[in-house]
This record gives sequence, C-alpha cells and structure tokens, in this order.
Amino acid sequence: MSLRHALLGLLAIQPSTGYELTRSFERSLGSAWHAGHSQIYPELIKLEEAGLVEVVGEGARRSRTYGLTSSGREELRLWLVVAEPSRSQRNETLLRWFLLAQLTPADRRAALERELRFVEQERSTLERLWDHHVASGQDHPFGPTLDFGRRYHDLALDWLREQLTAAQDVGTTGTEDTEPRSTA
Amino acid sequence: MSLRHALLGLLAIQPSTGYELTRSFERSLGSAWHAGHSQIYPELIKLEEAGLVEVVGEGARRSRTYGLTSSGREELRLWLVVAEPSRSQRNETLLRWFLLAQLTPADRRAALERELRFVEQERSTLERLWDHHVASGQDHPFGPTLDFGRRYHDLALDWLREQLTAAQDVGTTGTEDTEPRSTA
DNA sequence: TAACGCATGTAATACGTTACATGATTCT
DNA sequence: AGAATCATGTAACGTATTACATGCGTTA
Repeated sequence: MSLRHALLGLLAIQPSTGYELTRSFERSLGSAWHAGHSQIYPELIKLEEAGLVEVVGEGARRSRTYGLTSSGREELRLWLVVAEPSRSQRNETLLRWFLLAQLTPADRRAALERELRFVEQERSTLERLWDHHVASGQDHPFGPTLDFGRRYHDLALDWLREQLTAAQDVGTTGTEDTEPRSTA
Repeated sequence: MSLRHALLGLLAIQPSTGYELTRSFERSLGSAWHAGHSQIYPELIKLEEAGLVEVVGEGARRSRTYGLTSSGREELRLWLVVAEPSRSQRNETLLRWFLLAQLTPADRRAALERELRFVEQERSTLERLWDHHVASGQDHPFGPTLDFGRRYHDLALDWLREQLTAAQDVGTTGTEDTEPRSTA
C-alpha cells in the first residue's frame, strides 16, 4: 500500500490538490512510483476518512487543497522509520535490458541504440533540472533525488554503451550475425 | 503485460517448470520484476493456449517443463525490438529514499542507517555471485545483469553515505535535532 | 516415518489502468 | 468564441497479492 505513503510524503512537502499531486508523480516521483489521477482522487478520500489528511483550502474550479494531519505525519514517520520495508520492484525498462542477451546481435544492437537514445534524452532533461536547482540556491526536497537520478543515468549510459560495443564486436569479427546467442 | 514477456524471456534462456521460473524471479530477475507462483502458473496456461510456449517435457511430481515455440520467440523479439516500451516504474525502496528528507534529522539518520545495512548486505551477495560467475568462465546470460547490479549498489551506497553525512552535520552543528526540515 | 523441499493449483481481495464523463477558468 | 488547461470523478477491466489447499519425492 505504497500509494498511500507516497501521497503522505508529497503532502508533507507541501499541501496540494489532487491535480497537483498527479503532476508531482509525473515530474518528481516518476522514477520511484507512478499513479494516475483516477487512483489519486479516491485514495485522498480514503485518507481523509482515516484522518491522515484534511482539506486545508478550497480554490477555483471546485479544487480542494489537502494537507497532512498530525496523525498523517506520524503514519509517514512510522512507515519510513519503523515499518519493515517491502523491497519488491517492477521496472519494465530494466527487464528489457536484462533480456536483450536473448536477441541476435543485430536485433540487440538496434534495441540498445533505442535505449541509449532514450536514456540520453532523460539524462539531459535531468541536467537541465539540476542546473536550475543549483542556480536557484534553494534547498528543494527533491535536490538529492535529482542528483541520484543524474548518477543513475550516467551509470546506465556507461553500461548500455559497453553492451553495444560487445554486440558490435560479435557482429564484426566473422561470427554469424543472424544467430541467437544461445540456440537453447 | 510484462509478466508475459518476462516469462518468455526466461524460457528463451532455457526451458523451465513453473517452479523454476518462480525461483528465477527471486534470484535473477528480482531487481527488475517480481512475480509469485500464483501468478506464474495461470499465465503459463494462457501462454500455452496462445501458442507461445509448449510443454517440452514432464518430470517427477507432475512437473511440466515449458519451452518457447517459434511464435513465442518471435513475440519476445517484437516486444524487445519493435514495441513501444512502457517506462513506468514502481520501486518502494527508492520512494522511501526520496521521502527521507521529510523526517527529522534524528529519524533520517536512523532510516539511512537501516537502508545502508540493507544495501551493504545486497551488495556483498552480488559480489559473491559475481566472483562465482567470473570463476566459472561461463558466458551466463545474467552476467551483464549482475554487473549492472553491482554498479547500481555502489552508486546507492555512495549516495546513502552522503545523505547520512549531511544528516549528521545538521545534528551536530547546534541546529535543533528534533525539528522537521520543513515545518510546512 | 517425519520433516523438508519440490511442484502445482485456486479463491478472495486489493490494487492499478484505461476509458468515459463533466464542467470551470484562462488565454488567444 | 474556441481551444487549451485546470480540476474532479467513476465504471469496467486487468493485474497482483495473500491465503488456502493438495500431493509427490527425498533425506534424516
């Protein structure tokens, strides 16, 4: 039940509307957790019924701004410090990377090049955000997160480039270029 | 629908029973995707009905070994090379790390120390697996995966240690140790 | 023969995605 | 006035988790 705690975490940073939370998932928390508005609005109502959040303001277009209650803050603390973490992950990108070895060298090169372009794109987006963060001089709560993302993408780029080099060596040293790595 | 492709990928490495696939998720693919046996057995039946896998052998205790059919191999190829990837992720551990900034410095230190112990443990397990892999001289399909995991864990250790140092500085330079970073 | 690990299955519940649906406000 | 964006909601469907359930084969 991590959606609940992701919402509490975002509301601990600042009170927000469901709409703003939806964008925070896309912009700040996307690499750790994903949720769309159709999940967020019902969950906010459940959190309110449970007394963990409360409406702290209403604005234009029927919007409600939610904030943490003290028991919401305590629940977040318990989850982060006391509760036994669940370590299970789902990362479709990583799944793809780990299965690329099953392709022919030609297919593998094509797939690796697509992944490289994707990661390069993401990396440069993060660099722009990072520059902006540094220039602002603000101690934004997602500063460390941004830095982690930059380093992760650098690692991913190195690894993908090595895999691509390895796949190119196979394809240019006389080995058949159309045979799978393992004929199983 | 990545479970389907994760299974096809594992069966591309070698034909396996549902039980073996369950363990592969724990041991090899755990950092990319998770699935338990109660999901795997029904999915294997659906894959068989769809003609993507077939029973290639039966063993003791009613076990069936499944292998890829040629259309299963083609489906895997299409997914890896042609299909538009879905990039959404869920990583509860990362979610926790990104929300730690919302805790008091004391709580944050406690949580970071727990995370450090966990990652150190994982890292040493990977090192043992890596040593074994290198010693075996075999070109195992999860060799690159293992290497990625080692580097990722090194990055995570660096980052966590930096966060811990920062949290300790806050707690030892006269600042209140029991106040949240942001009083929101 | 008891315990353990292998091997499979299903039912109930919870969680997540996609599609449908509506209306308010701002900008051009 | 029309388009874009803000802002919320729900229904149907698909996926995942937890708990329950059974039986075979090996080893101590």
